Amino acid sequence: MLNAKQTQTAIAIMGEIFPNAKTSLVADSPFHFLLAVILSAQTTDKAVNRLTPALFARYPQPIDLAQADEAEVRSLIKTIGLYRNKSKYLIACAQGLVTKFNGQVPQTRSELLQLAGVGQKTADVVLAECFQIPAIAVDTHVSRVAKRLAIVPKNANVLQIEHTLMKKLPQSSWIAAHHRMIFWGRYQCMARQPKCSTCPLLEICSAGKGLIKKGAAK
DNA sequence: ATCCCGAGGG
DNA sequence: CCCTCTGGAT
Repeated sequence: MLNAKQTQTAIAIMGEIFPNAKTSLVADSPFHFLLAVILSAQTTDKAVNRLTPALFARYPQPIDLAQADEAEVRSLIKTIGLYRNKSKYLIACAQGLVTKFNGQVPQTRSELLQLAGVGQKTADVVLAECFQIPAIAVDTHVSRVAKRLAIVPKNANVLQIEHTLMKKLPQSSWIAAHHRMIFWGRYQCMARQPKCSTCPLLEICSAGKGLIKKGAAK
């Protein structure tokens, strides 16, 4: 496993390659950003950004979405995966905002987790992006990158990954590290055919050489 | 552990 | 064709 210092070095190198890593989801308010993050589950941010302008215009505030017709919401998000579940989550989430939080997006993890469709990853992303509260959201990219680099064991679950990263990285770097690992996973260390042969982390990576040998990497 | 699920890339 | 995408609920 990489120790804390090695982990910080790896994150720093990611930052050299992707100095402008940040969220790609587009939203004009915490409420709308929360909706975008819920929609982004198992879906590319590009696909989410394509439909959110119409969705946000139709439902400007939580109260509007809380009273929405589910079929109409579904038709607005039908171009992304899991749209039936997500349309229910969006409405129930907005209802939760209205009834529990006076229509405001809460700023603590425990409160965010009370909302429909909001799990640990979504809560962490909202805390970090909307309120600058240090968090490390663990998604498919963070999970894959952390495992390949052996920052965490291969069998680690999401909670273990988050805690290990928080332990190995200074709190002041959590939010940036999250974005760097996302970009790393998206553009360098992709799930399929990662760019191992030209990767600046190849020497310290547990997975890279094996992936090249198997022909699974470029 | 299983289900949900369209669109884009290889 | 197959795999993957900033997961969450049951």
